[in-house]
Amino acid sequence: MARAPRTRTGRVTMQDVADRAGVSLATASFAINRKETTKVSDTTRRHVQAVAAELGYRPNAMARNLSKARTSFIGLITDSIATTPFAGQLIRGAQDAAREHDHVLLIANTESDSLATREAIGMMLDHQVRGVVYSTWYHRQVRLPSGLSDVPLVLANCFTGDDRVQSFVPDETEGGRAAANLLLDRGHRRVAFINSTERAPSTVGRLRGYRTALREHGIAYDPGLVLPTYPPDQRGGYDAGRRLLSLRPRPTAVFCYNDRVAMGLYDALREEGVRIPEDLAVVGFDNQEIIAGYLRPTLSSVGLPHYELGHRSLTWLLTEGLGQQLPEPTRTLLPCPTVERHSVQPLPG
Amino acid sequence: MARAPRTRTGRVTMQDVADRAGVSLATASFAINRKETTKVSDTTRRHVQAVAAELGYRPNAMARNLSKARTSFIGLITDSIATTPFAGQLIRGAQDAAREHDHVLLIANTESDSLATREAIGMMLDHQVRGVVYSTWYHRQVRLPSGLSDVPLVLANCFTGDDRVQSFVPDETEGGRAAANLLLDRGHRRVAFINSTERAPSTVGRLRGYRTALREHGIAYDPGLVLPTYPPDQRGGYDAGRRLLSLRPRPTAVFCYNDRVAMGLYDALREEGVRIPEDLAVVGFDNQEIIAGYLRPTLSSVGLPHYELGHRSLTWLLTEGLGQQLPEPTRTLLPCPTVERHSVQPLPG
DNA sequence: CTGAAAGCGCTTACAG
DNA sequence: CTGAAAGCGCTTACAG
Repeated sequence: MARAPRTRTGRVTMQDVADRAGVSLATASFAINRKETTKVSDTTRRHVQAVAAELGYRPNAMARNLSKARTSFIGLITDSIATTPFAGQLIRGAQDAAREHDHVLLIANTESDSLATREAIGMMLDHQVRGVVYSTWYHRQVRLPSGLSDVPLVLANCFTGDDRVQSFVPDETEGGRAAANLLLDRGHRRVAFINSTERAPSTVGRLRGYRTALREHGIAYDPGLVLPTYPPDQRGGYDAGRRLLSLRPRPTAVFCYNDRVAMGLYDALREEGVRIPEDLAVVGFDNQEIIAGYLRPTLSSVGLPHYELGHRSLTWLLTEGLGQQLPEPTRTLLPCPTVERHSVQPLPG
Repeated sequence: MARAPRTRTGRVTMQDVADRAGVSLATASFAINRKETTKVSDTTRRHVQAVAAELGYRPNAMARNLSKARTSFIGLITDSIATTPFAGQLIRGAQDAAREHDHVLLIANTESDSLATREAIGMMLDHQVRGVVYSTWYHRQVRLPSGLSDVPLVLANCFTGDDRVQSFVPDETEGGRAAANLLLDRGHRRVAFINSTERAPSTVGRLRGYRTALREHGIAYDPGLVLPTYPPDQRGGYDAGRRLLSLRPRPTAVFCYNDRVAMGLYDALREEGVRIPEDLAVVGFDNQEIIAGYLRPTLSSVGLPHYELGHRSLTWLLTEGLGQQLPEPTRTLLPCPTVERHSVQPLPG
C-alpha cells in the first residue's frame, strides 16, 4: 500500500483517489461504484480502481448513507438472545439474509424490558434503519411497542392480534401432525400426547395436528390420552410420565410437547423399567440438540425453523416490505422439520 | 405531534427545529446536545428542546457521525452464535456495556469462515467502527485475521500467542480448583477427574486447578485418577464412567470436564445402581442450565463467565483501548462462578 | 449568549 | 465519456 494523502480521520478519501488518478471526484465515484449506467469508460474505471486498491481506499459508509439519504441498516429486535439457542438461530438466519442483500443488522436484545425496547427503537430510527424485524424467542402473540408505526416492519416468530403486519411463524399444526405421524406410521394406535396447559400457538396447534393425524389414521380421538403438564419441563414430564404408566391399556407411544418434557418422561420410564422404544416409543418437539442428541436412546423430535424465520422475514422485508404499496399482510407458516433418532422403532421396510 | 416541515427523507431536521424555534442552526445544535459548555441560555435551551419534542425531532446519526468524524459503533466478531447459549451471553454482556456508554454494536457471526470474516471486517471498517471485539465461543488461542491491525482491538474468550493484544479469558485454573474444592471440602479424598484429551486452555487449566486443590488438602496427586475422555460429551462420559467404576478402591467423588460428560457419567452410574451423591459425588463444568438444572439429581457445576467476558472486554475497549498510548496488554483472567446443586452432599454445618 | 459559515466524504442531477 | 457544483444533516471553530 503506497503512501497516501490523509484526512482528519487518517483515512484515504475518494478525493484522494480522484487526485491521484487524475480524474474528478464524480468520475472516481462512478468508477468505484461500478454504476451499471456505463458513464465511465472501461479504461478509466480500471485505472481508478487500481489507484483505489493501491491506496487502500475504503468508502466511508457514513458519508455514503448521508448523501444517498438511505442506509443499509436493518434493525432486529429480539426479546432474548441467550436463553436458548433459538434466538441465535433466528439472528443467524436474518444475518445471512442481510449479507445476501448487502445490508447490515443493528441488533437489539430487549429482554422484554420496555425501557430497553424504547431505547432500541430510538437508536434504530436515529440510525435511519430501512426497516425493522421484530422477533420473539418463542412463538406468541405480541402487542407492538409504539414507535414502530412509521417504519417498514415484519414479525418473526410472533404475530399481532389483528394480523395487520406481515409475520412469519412456525407451522405448529403441521409440526404436531408430523410428530404424531412419526408414531402412527409405525402402526401405533394408542398414542398419548403430553401437552402443556398454557394457551399458546404451540399447545393449540400441536394438539390440532395430533388430532388431524389420528383422524387420518382412522383412530378415534381419546381425550384421556392427552395428559396435561405444567410447567412443560423435566419435572412436568416426569409427573406426566408416571400418570401415563398407570393408564390401562397402556399407550404404546407418546408425543411430548417438548424435549425437556421427554427428558423427564425418560426418567419416569427408567424407574419403572420401561424400555424405549420397545415398550414405549417417544417423540419430542423443539429438537434441542443438547437434549435430543444426548438422551439415551437419542430422541426423535420435530424442530422449530428459527433460522428460516429469521431468513425469510428479513428477505421479505428487503424484497417486498420496503415498497410503498405492501402486499396484503399474511401470517406465513414455515414448516417444522422432522428429525428421526432412536426413540422410535425404525419404519418397517 | 404538530405538523412539521419535511425533508427528502420525510423527517424533521434540526434546521426545521431551529426555524420553528426562531434560533440559528448552531444554537439549535448546542441546545439539543446539552453541551456542558454553557453556550446557550437555559431559557433558549428549554425552548428549543420543547420545539424539538413538539416536532418529534430525531437526530440523524449518519449526519452526526460524519460531521464529528467519529461514530458510536463498535464491531463485535464472533465465530458462532447459536451453537451454544455461550456466544449469546457474551453478546449480551457486550451489548449491555455498549448501551452503558451510548454505543451501538455491529455484530458479525463468521462461523469461522474466512471469507465471512474478511467481509465482516470490511463492513466494520467502512462503518468507521471505533474499535472491535474479537471473540470465540470457547476459550482458545487464535490467529488474528488481517485487516484488524489499524483498529483498536480487544479479545474476548481468546488470546494470541504473543499476548500483544489485550484479552479477557476465563480463569480455568481457578475454576478447576473451585470444582475440586466443591468435593474436597466435603471430605472426599479419592477424587477422580474425567478430563478431555484435547490440549486446550480448559483441559490444561482445569487439571492444574484440580492438582492445586489436592495439594492444598494434603492429598497426593494420583495420575490413575485422571481419566481421559474424547470427545468430551455424553458418550465419552459414559465410557469414562464405566472405567471409573472399575477402579479399586473406587473414588467417592468425580469432577467432570463438562456437563455433557457428567450427563454420560450419570447414565453409567444409573446402570450400575450407583447413587448420586451418596455413593459418588459429581461436579460438572460449564453450568449449562439445560443439562445441569435438569439432570436427576441436579448437577453442581462451575460456570463460564461469558456475560462478563463480553461486558469487560467492551468496557475496556471504550475506557482504555481507544487512547493513543495503550496500557501494557495483558491476558486478564475472569472468575468462574460455582453453582451448587444436588449432585454433591450439602456441606456439614 | 447567539449566529454565519465552513466542512465532514460522499452522490447525483446537470452541463458540456 | 467527464467535470463542476449543489446538497445530504449535522458539528464546531470563529466572530460578534
